[in-house]
Amino acid sequence: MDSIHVTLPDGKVVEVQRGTRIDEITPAIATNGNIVAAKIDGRPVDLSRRLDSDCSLAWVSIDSPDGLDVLRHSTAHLMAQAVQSLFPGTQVTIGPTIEDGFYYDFKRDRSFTPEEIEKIEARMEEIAKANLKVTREEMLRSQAIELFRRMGEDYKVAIIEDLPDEVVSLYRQGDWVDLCRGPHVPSTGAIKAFKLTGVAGAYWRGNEKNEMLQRIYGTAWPTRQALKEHLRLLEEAKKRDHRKLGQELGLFMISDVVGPGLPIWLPKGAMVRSILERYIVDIERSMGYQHVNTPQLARVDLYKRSGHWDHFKENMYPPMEFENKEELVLRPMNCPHHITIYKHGLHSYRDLPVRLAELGTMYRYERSGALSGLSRVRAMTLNDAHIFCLPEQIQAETVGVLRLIQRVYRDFGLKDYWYRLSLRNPMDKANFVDNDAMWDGAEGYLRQALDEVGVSFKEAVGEAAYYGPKIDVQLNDVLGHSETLSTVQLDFYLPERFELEYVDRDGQYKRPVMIHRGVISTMERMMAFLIEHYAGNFPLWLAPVQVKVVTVTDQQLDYARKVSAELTAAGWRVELDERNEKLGYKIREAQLAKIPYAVVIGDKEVEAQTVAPRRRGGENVAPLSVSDFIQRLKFEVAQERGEA
RNA sequence: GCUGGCGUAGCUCAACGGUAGAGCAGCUGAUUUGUAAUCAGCAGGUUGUAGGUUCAAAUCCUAUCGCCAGCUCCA
Repeated sequence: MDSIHVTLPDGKVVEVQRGTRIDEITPAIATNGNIVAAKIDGRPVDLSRRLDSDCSLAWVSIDSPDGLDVLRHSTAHLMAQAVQSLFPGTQVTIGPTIEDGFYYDFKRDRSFTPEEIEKIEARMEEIAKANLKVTREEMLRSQAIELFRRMGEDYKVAIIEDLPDEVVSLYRQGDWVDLCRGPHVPSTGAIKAFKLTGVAGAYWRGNEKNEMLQRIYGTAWPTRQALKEHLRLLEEAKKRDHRKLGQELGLFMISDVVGPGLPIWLPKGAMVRSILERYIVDIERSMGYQHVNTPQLARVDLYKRSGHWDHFKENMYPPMEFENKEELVLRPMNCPHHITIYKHGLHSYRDLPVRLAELGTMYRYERSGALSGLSRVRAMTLNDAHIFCLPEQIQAETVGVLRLIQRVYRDFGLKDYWYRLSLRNPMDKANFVDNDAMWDGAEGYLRQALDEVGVSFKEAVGEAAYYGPKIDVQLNDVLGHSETLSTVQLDFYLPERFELEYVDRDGQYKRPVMIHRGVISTMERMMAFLIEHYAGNFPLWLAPVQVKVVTVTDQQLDYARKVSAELTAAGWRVELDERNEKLGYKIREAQLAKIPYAVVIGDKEVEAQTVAPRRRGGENVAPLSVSDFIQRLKFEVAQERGEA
């Protein structure tokens, strides 16, 4: 009589007694190592969960996203158990899963040494092998607090005290227990392939004012092969690291004599950069932007008026003071300068939109620990523009920017990106301008623009700039992490602060709206991204050296010089290898330098007045005349740029 | 900024208390070579910097600068 109906994953409905455990209904799955958890009406639970009402069940297999999450969470527990058994007195705090893995934060006086990490790994293997049952129990909040207090787990106590629930769940494996929502694998034996990947300090609750905890990162996979494959991918990604390739290919350097975070562009890197600059400036001009140039210093009052001094001061270099008390700062942003240009003259509504663009160099103070290669620097040149427009032009202008972004991404072959609509956090009045009507309106315009372009987007609360909402275009990097490349920000605030005006059709002075936008980010970050995106193999149109001319012996040097001069005169970036080395050696160097074409010249080519191109990678092209080769190069560039 | 790891020749690395070494790159010479490394010789260093311990320091200790992985922050 006290029975319930359970719909099984295969659609069958069974009638079982209330309180039956999931793994009792279909004993087969209990022994199937591939199933690590179940879902009751879509909610993940342990396989040992008792069913108390009609429901439908689904299995969570270890290689599904949910299953991996369970596995990694359980591995975090496994690690915490190992740590506490090896190092008594260490307190546990939190141990969530993250992309591809997990971490657990511990409170311990000293940090973990590499040797200790090895010991922890070994102990984890032992516990996994012992195949301890993982059991769940529920407990009143107050009891749990009492329990963890007795255990000396102050952080767990603090966590439970913040939980709203009256009943909390605990998980036990062997003599070890942790507060956790679950679900977990049925027993530690389900954990078969893991590796601890790093130690780091981390602040309790992510706040740098709190004490520092010791974090251990790890990764876990259903099989050893999957783990191996993951570690191999990490190695692959390392080879594409722009810092490594930048050094190998002679693109840029950072000198601790000049200063950290202040990149120095070497000739080859500067070549790529200037191609990028020319490319983006040309496109912007064709789309109605006017390029300007403004100085990198300004009176501090300019930034006081803009509000940056209040909101951005910790990222600004302190003012330089002179005898006459004039204070100058290195600019951290270009907008006030562009605003100044706008204010230089009267604007009719007929003039709008005014689109001012600049490759503006600016300086931001970054904490030393934040610096990283070209992607996080202290001096950077932004592909910046400010659109001053009528309120009714916002949507069209935003759409225009989005289309520009799409066009540029196509040219770089970027496909793996997504849009993020970054909104204010209405609760956070301190970090966002306090004007709900302004925000609501602005957020609406951006949504409409995204809809008009017809792209899907994710909303992110609290990610807006302090003066307005924005659309960020997020790219996935080599490791799958997303980073902002392009951004479109709506701003009603600076026009107000600077009392920007235009004369409307009715003769009244009115406020324009500002759109801040960046398409290819900063030259530094774009370069970092492209190096990794192409793994250093720049397409022909971007390659710092496009053609390397190599001869079989030095007998062909005269002709090779002529070929090289002809290509150079036609505008191609060419290097001639005049060294007395064997052909294979010179080919090898051209390949390692990732030059798109090596052009081979031997007696046959001199005789026939041709060149024998070899593409980067090894593909040989049948010998052809220099002018035919140039046609081929032109065609290839046109293809890359979507013009052929 | 914080936690941990690491700084040796231009590059990649060895030496881990007892006279700093290799490969590649560079230079010189020989070789005249057909699609990813021809051979030989030469040269190259106050071991990031500054102190300290020691008969003796690249090696141990302290400070400092920088790099790396995270935390925090972000274009």
